Amino acid sequence: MPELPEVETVRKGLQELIIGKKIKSVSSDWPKSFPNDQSQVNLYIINSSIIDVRRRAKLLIIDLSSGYSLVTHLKMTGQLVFRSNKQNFGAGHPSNSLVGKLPDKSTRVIISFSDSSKLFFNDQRKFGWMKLTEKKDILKHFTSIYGPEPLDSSFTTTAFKNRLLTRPRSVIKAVLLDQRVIAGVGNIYSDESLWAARIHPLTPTYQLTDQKIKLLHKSLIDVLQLAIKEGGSSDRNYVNAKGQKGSYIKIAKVFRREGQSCPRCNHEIKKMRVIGRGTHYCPYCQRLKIGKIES
DNA sequence: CACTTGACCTGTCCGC
DNA sequence: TGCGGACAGGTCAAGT
Repeated sequence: MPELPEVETVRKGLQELIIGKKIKSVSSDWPKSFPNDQSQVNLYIINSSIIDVRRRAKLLIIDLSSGYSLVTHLKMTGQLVFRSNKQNFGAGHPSNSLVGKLPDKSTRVIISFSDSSKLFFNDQRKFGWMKLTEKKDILKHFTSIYGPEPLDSSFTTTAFKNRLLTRPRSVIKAVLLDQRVIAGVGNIYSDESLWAARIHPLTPTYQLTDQKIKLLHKSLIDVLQLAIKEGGSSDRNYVNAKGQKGSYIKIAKVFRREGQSCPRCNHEIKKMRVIGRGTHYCPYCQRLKIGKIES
C-alpha cells in the first residue's frame, strides 16, 4: 500500500512522537512480521532509546541507541500507529481515524515504551515486516538495490533520464514502478504523474523525447510533493502515525477514477492492466503513438 | 531481457 | 443470504 508520500508522512509523525522514548518490551505473535528472536530483542532493543526515524524508498528505519535499527516495510496494508498511555480507551479518536482501540485483530507487533505509550505495527495482509538490523548493515541488506530518491536535490532531469535509460525497451509504467530505477514510486503516483505529463503508460522508454522526460520529471516531483502535503492517499488501510487518513485520493486526477471524466479534456478515464497492475489513464490526452516519437 | 504468473495473506466487493 | 471469483496501493522467485 504505502508509497513514498505515505511512508514519509508516517516518518514525520513518528519523528514527532517517539524520538527519545525508551523501549521497555516488544511482542509479536506472527514471526514473519517480526522474525527476530527474543535474545536479540533483549540485547539490542530492550532499554535502548529511539534516536532517529528515517526513510529510504518505502522503508521506514527507526534507529536505536544500541547501534541497531528497526527496519520496516509496510507493503500493502501495514500501519505504524502510536498511542499514548491514555489514548487507547473509550471514544475520542479523530473523525478521520481508520483505527479504533488497539491492539486489534491486525496487530502484529507491539512496542511498549517506558512511559507506557505504545507503537503498534498493524498489517491486515501480513506482507509487511519489521526486522532488527545492525545499523551498519542496512545498506548491504536492504537499501543498496534502490535507485535515487526522487525528492533529493541531486535528482535532476539528467539523472532521471540516465535512470530511465537503464530500461530503454520497457514500458514507462513498469520503469517508474521499478525500485532499482527510482526509489519510492508505486501504483498511485506512477499513474498520476504519467497523466500529468500526458504520457501513455505503455510508451516504451526509448520513445520519450527529452522534452517529455523533462515534463515527467517535473510531474513526478510535483505529484509526490503534493501527496506529502495531503498526508498521502488512504484508499483503504493507510493511516499515519496518529491513525489519521491521508487526503490525496480526493484530489487524484485518474487513480481509481475509471468511468469519470478526465479533468483536463473531459474524455472518459479508462482502466487497464499493465505488468499486472491496475492502471488508470485518459486515452485521449495520454495517447500512445505506435511507431512514432512522442512529442 | 522483459514480461507473466504465482506466492505471500486477509478482506471486500460483485455477480449469480 | 450464501458462495465463488476477482481484486487490492508491494515485492519476490521462478517460468516463458
